[in-house]
Amino acid sequence: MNAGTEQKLINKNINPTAMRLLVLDLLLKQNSAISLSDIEKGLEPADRTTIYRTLKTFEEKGLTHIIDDGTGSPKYALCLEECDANEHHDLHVHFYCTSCKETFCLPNCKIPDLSLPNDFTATEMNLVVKGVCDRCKN
Amino acid sequence: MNAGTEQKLINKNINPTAMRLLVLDLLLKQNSAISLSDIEKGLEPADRTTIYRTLKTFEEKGLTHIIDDGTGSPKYALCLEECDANEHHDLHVHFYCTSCKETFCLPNCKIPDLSLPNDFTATEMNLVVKGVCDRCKN
DNA sequence: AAATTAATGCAATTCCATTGCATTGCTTTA
DNA sequence: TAAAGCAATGCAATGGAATTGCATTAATTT
Ligand SMILES: [Mn+2]
Ligand SMILES: [Mn+2]
Ligand SMILES: [Zn+2]
Ligand SMILES: [Zn+2]
Repeated sequence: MNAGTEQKLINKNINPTAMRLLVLDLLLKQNSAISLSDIEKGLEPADRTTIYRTLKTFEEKGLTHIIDDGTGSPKYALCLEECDANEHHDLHVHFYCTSCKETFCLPNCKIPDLSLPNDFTATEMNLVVKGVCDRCKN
Repeated sequence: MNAGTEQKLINKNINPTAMRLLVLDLLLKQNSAISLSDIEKGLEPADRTTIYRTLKTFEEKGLTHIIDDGTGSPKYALCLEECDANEHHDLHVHFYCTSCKETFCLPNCKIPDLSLPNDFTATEMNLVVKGVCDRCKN
């Protein structure tokens, strides 16, 4: 476990408990977004509820974001942009691979501007693309 | 109940049973997408499972589309474009109003083209915008 | 050391989609 | 027309996962 992990929590005003360090450490190792169940399996025998609340705290403090990829089980990933407790800034596209069932953040693929109908005001957007990822191609 | 309702089912190769006519009729009256529970309430004492399967049939035949607006309860709306059993063509944006909790199809607001990373292939997209709708504005 | 607050663990709740199966209604065919 | 076969329906059971309540334990503060 890297010492920098603890600092990452402190930077976001999150009390670095053992469980929180374990969860963050696991998230740092991923190259795709993972579910609560994934984390539960990866940290056995950690309690599911505690992980759930840990992720909630992370999200509130701007350390991770929650991805609704349409599968019904939310995915979690570290924020890449400079998010904080007040606001998330990671308005990027998410990609769900129907072959490997993994969900990827595409931080370089921003959600394009839209012209909504008159008097509709947007505060949040979620764009999920489904298809086949590079590793599963052919 | 309009007689044209029955023809709409026949046009999509859906056997026009009493329950299916009721569900379609209710959908035709809406100006926003509605949930299974909404339909259940609107058609009491109709059975929830039957409505569920009716909606599944409608979707498969290209009569309605299912909207995942991120609330956890799928919404249903009539297809506006020419969809059929083989393919849905309604790739428009959906809007969820956080004030009135209604979900709107924005058929004039298409999902913009994206340039995905190399070797990522898209087959489906879902773009949900959250905010305040025109009727709830100020 | 006592009191207060923060985290954790376990069990219970809640909410829905989904499925299995028996029943009913309709259609085809001998 | 009667039997058989298929389609649609209704009810009950199942399953999965988020969410919550509450008691316990750990860390901080006074
Ligand atoms: Mn992301
Ligand atoms: Mn729509
Ligand atoms: Zn893949
Ligand atoms: Zn509204």
